[in-house]
Amino acid sequence: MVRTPCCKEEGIKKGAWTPEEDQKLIDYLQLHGEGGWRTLPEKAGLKRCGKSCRLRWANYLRPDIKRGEFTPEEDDTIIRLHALKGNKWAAIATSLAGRTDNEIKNYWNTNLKKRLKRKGIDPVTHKPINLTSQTGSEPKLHKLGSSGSARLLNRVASKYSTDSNRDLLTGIIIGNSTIIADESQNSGDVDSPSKNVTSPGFSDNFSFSGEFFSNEEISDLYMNVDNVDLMEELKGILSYGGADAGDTKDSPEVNVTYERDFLDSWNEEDDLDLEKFVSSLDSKIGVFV
DNA sequence: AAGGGCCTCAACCGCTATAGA
DNA sequence: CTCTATAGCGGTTGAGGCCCT
Repeated sequence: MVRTPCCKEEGIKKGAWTPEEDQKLIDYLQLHGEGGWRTLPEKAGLKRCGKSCRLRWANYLRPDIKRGEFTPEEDDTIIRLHALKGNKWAAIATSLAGRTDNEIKNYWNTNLKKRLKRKGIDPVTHKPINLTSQTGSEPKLHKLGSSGSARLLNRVASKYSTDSNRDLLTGIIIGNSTIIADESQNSGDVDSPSKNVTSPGFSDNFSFSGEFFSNEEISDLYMNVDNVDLMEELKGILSYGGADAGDTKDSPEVNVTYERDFLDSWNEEDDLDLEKFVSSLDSKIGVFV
């Protein structure tokens, strides 16, 4: 089946737009509004395909488009949303005012993807790379040694191993109550999102095996909520569903030693603030009570 | 200064979804 | 229900600029 071209091929200009063409398009759209893209080029005096006009407007000329460098906050949002939604650029763009899907896609491919790789995170799965390449081996998550980090994070993942808990923690990490709400609804959570966010008694709804740390112990071990690397590791752990079998078999005493050693050394070197992280989580949902 | 390789990003391509006749 | 036009999406391309040797 021959596909109907979106416009006649002959006489149609391709390639970079000139300032004159831009101005013609802007003038026309300011006068007549968006729509009617097929007939727009002729009416606007442009030798362009209607689709090309629409893209030029949507990705470059629209007055509400924000130009310039992405902020660290925008970077963070893109990474987090990509972990949740994948290459759904248009969906991601709805959370970044003034940014187009095309711009975000380009920025991801040229910057953020490489940045994650440098951090040892697979940009597709958002898991640590050595987790995706070496099944059954312990993750190498930090320069100070992996076992403490991996074990700690696996404990967190185990604590939140039900879908609803995992989604909730993802929302906490993202710091976006809308996403918490969406994910909770998608997973069929019976509690309302607002209740989840605000209720101090939320953790009572989910039993946590005494095999792992108590809530209080977890509180004592957590670190700075602003630490992006940690959040990425948490997301990586969460995204593959929790602890590996090996960790859960270890005795709690051994794990306490590993994790506390790891956190102590990390905290000293990187000047992380455990108290701040704990209080931040407590204030958001009251899980760690 | 030259030129080769790399990077960025605007633009294009091909496809699907949707609306309306 | 079918067909067509249009909008929208994600992947890919390539021109141009930058950097390194």
